[in-house]
Amino acid sequence: MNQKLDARAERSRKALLRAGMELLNANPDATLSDIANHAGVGRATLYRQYETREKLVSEIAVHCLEALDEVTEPIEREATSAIDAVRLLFLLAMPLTQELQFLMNLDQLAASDPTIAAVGRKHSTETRELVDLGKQEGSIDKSLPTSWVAHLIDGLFVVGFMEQQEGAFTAEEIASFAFTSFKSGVTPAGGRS
Amino acid sequence: MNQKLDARAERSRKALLRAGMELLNANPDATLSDIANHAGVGRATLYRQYETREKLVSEIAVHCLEALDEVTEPIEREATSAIDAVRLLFLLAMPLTQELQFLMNLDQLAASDPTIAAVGRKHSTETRELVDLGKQEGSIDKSLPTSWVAHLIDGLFVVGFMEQQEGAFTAEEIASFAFTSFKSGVTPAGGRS
DNA sequence: AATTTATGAGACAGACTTGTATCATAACCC
DNA sequence: GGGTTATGATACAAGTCTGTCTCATAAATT
Repeated sequence: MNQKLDARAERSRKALLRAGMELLNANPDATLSDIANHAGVGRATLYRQYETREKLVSEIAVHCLEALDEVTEPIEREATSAIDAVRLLFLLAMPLTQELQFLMNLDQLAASDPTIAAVGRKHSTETRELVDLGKQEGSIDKSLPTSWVAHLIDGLFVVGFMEQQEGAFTAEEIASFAFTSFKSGVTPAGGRS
Repeated sequence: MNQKLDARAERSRKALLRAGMELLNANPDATLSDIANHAGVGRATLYRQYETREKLVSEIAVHCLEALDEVTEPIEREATSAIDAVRLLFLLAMPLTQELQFLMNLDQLAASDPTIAAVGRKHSTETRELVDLGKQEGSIDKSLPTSWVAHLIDGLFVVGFMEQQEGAFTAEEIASFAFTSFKSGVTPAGGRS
């Protein structure tokens, strides 16, 4: 899409993007020196590829959004219902730990950026529409506010991050836990209260 | 507990604690000047009451833990079962939004502090014991890993924070949503899949 | 009311971070 | 292989934050 880049420049950009995502997730105060080091390039190169700190953060965000869109693209086609769409969402997006975590912390990193706020609102709207659809289908309890259920979906990704950090389960397994918890909570299957 | 403090000093300390908690929650990069301003005291006073930035963060953390312990103290006495303890936990602790949020972000603010890591492990252990008890009682699905359910409890507080920020519901209502989601997920009561 | 004590305002040094610029070197493109 | 282009290292200016110190003032203690 961009005019053919020098192979070195391309490598640098990718390494910086990854390093930035990882380091800023672990520590939002990470220095540009830290990021350059972690990416294995000089600090000057970082500035050549990304004019300012804000630009870097912004381009990382774009990369995360693209990765997320790409991975969730099949949902619309394949989901058989709203609740099935949620299942697929967990299954397909849970592996993108770093990307999702970055997007969720974006407001802390770039509180003032209007573009980022807009993206957040769009995501929020889409999720709420999905939840409302689930309510119409009868698969989601109408006595739970739509905003709560939407936040619950986001929150289950956060729970997924926490669980993945312990490393005992694959992303796929964790997606399954998330969907089970979403749909039926922690009550044993077929159980009464 | 501390030797009788001058009334002004007491006021300053309390104001700084609140301001620090609120500002650092909203923006972990908040400056000590910001905090002093928000507390309505001079920056020099902040340094007189809390020797360094780390000390301030650490004392805020202690305050948050004390507040949490105080509020959850009745649970042991009043809970009729493990799952009921979870219900009470949501009900009693959900109002402490600021305090809980601060404790959850502590690792980002003080990644290196060993005391804080120890507190985190203790909390983690206690929660897991509660979950295991719930499994024995039959109220928690044994096919869900204990670590997942423990993280789910923490995560539901995060969902609670998100929901409280929209301001449409009281902490009590949100605690009820959290418990419903925890126990039964989003499936309508009495519903089949 | 007199004395003790905390405060606010301000100046100050040191450390760190961001962003810019330069230059010799090494990697890439053709 | 030869010319082009990105790179690493380094130095630099400007800005910010932390932490210390001083002094006149206001508030609390007795």
